[in-house]
Amino acid sequence: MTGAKPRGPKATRIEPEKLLDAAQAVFARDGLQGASMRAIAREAGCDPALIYYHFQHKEAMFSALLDRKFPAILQELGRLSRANVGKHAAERLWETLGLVHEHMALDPGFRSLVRGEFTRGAEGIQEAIARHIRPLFQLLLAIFQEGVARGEIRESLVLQLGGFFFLRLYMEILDLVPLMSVRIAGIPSDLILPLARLAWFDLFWRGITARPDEDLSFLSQLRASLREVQECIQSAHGSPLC
Amino acid sequence: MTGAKPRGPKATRIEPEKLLDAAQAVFARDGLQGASMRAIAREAGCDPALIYYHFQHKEAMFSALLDRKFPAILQELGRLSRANVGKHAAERLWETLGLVHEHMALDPGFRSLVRGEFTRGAEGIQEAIARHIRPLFQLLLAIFQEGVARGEIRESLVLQLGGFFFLRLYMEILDLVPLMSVRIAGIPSDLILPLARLAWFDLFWRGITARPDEDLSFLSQLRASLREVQECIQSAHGSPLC
DNA sequence: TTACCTTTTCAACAACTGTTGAATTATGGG
DNA sequence: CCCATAATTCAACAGTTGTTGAAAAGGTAA
Repeated sequence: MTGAKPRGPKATRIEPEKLLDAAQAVFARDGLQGASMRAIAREAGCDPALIYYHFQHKEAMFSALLDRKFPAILQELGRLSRANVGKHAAERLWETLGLVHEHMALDPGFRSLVRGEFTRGAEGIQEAIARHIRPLFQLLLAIFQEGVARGEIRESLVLQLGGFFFLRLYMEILDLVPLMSVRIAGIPSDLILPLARLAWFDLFWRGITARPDEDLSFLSQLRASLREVQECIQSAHGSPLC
Repeated sequence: MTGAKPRGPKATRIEPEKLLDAAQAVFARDGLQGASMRAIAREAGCDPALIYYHFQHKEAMFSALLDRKFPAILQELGRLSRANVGKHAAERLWETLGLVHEHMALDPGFRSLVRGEFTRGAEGIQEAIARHIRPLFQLLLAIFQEGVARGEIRESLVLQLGGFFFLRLYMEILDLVPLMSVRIAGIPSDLILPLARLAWFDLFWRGITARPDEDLSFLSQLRASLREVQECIQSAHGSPLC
């Protein structure tokens, strides 16, 4: 018996940004395929037709989401990269990881969305994603190259793969470690994630360094603070996380 | 004008296995969500209703797919693991990677299906997947533990994460490296995959070994055969793969 | 033949999908 | 006050979805 809503402008206008927020939330839950315009509209508190007033179609919303997120990351990454020229490659990589972590860690929906559409999506969408990622990896390549030139990174590393191994595989860790932690090992996920991050960096850096015995002093404090977490997990649960 | 097909049993019965093949093919293309029962039926050459004669619903088909694939992998992995007790951990891991590669490399649909449902799927489905994966990682854990005991693997490795880092991240490489190779670097994907496999193992092993300077002679032949591929790629394309 | 069991298809259900054209209201400018 | 424009909703289109109950055809046994 609620009757029809009044048409025309609302008291507070529904900004396109708000529609994007809603879209991201729903995409996150259901994927680009599974998300329905009606669900997005419900999330945003408006009629589905309003979405078409601001966006051409569903795919256009997805593109808009990319355009909103990537430039910010890229800009900060570029600034960081320029500021750190000359520093030890390990430290540059660690800081890069931290920055990407900040942008992506709390955004599982965005991560799974991008990954899903890159692997399964239509030609045009894959290309759109690639366009956004490319400059990001170019920055990483520069770090690797400088590291090799300074003798900090082993020459036999396949440089074309380094960036992918480092960042995309870290995204995979963010996506799956918490899930696996709960489902497979029964460990609460918030304990494991900081540990996983350090473990990943350790593994990766040991994997690419030219001087395996050199220890990274800038990590020693973090390492100490995580040691007891690690022992706690190791002692309390026998089963492998995955 | 073809008219209705005759009802009743066909000349050659449609086995449930054939329905599963069809389901896997369609799931691979469209995901569990996107795949329609009608599409699966079309692929199998029968009516959608026939599927419901053999399976309860769509999810049941998915479960049946898991039950068909995982036990085979696990069995071979167990045999391999028992046969190799006492060998160097690096060699054991390399062979494990090879075995999993054999089962999974040519099955992108299955990989993406399992990963997708594990991250996005319903509670029950996640649990079903976890049940299949758990023993697999238990085998890996044993290898790591033996490696640590023999002083081949560094003690500071977080054992709970080792198996996940090793295998799941390799799956991620199988999924994304070919795509990235084409889309981002413009390199033909069939060149890059064997190289990526060796590079990943190199990185991982260097990341976990306790003796970084020890070189792995069992890989030297493969390494030599890939060197020229690598140089070809490195010289022809400046851009990072990703 | 008759009866039964197994396999297969048909036809329909209700729900949901992306999208659009028209209708409606509020706001601000002249 | 009138009018144009911006913002919002309604109602519908044509299509697809997972699923089901009933009907039909073949084989087999009595």
